[in-house]
Amino acid sequence: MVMNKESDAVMKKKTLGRRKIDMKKIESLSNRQVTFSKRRVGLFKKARELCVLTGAEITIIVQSVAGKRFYAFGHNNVDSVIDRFENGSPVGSEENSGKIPDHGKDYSGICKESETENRVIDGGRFWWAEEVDGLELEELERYNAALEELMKNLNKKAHSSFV
Amino acid sequence: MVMNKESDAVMKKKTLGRRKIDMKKIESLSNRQVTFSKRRVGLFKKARELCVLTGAEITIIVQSVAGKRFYAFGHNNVDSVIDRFENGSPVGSEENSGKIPDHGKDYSGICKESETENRVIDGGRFWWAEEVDGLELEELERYNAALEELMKNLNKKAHSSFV
DNA sequence: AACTATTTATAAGA
DNA sequence: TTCTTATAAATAGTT
Repeated sequence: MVMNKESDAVMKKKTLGRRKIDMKKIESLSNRQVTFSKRRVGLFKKARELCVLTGAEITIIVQSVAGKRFYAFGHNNVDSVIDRFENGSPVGSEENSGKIPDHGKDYSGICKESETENRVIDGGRFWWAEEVDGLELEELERYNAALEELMKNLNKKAHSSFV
Repeated sequence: MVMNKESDAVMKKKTLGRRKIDMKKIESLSNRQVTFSKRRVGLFKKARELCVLTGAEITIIVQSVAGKRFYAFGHNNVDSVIDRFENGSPVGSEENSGKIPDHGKDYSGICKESETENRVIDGGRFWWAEEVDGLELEELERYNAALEELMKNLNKKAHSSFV
């Protein structure tokens, strides 16, 4: 009797394929790291697609599992909002035109990915060490203060809901 | 001859199903808006899953298609990094333990979603108007300045690559 | 807002 | 880490 792969009812599958997982913290450190790597890339890809497809502007900051790495996704010109407001250059009507507006700078949805190796203190207790490659605590503090204030105000009048 | 749905070779499908699309700005405004809505929700869901599964900390700021809305994803306590650095409370070893570390504050990966209706000036030319519900231009400027500085420094020593 | 066929993401395993 | 494969999940077009 001839049996090929297709006809063999008891053929062993090469892999079990993707399986559903519980939506809770992954116990194994190595699995957690692998999942972080894969899903972080997936998240940035989704963000890039949303930028390109709709012209939305997106900024993402991700601090990794053990705080070893810091990933950022965004535009080259973070000042674009203010710049547009204060010095908005002429732009033709683009409603329904399908054209990406040109404000005289590079807002073409360029999405960079950056990584820095950090020094980690006290077994992963801190996300960042005193000084991270090119990143001073002082400016990190400034960033966090500004972001906190922004989000506080965003939440003030907005209706909130869990995703 | 009896024919049911399953055996009918010429059965009309209910829909064509999902179809592949070009990765470029969607021409139709309405389609663009629908895609933005769907994918923005999808992006935040992915972010939430990454938070929960790996313990990563994530901040996302999305400015919508026409700049009408502003969406934020993040933790309740944006100052956590600094707070941990300066006042890090004791925490037991959690390597491989599968437990989420407790630093004395609520860092449990809570992910809020916020929206504000804005006034839009000049046919979508500006992402925000002079004053957005509860959101002042001044603080937006502060946020952008801080973020720009942060990203500039992140990119300084880091190797960059397109996603 | 719902539906469904299809595309895309990804959990395990190698 | 990178590749494969089968399955889970997201979503484009339609209603």
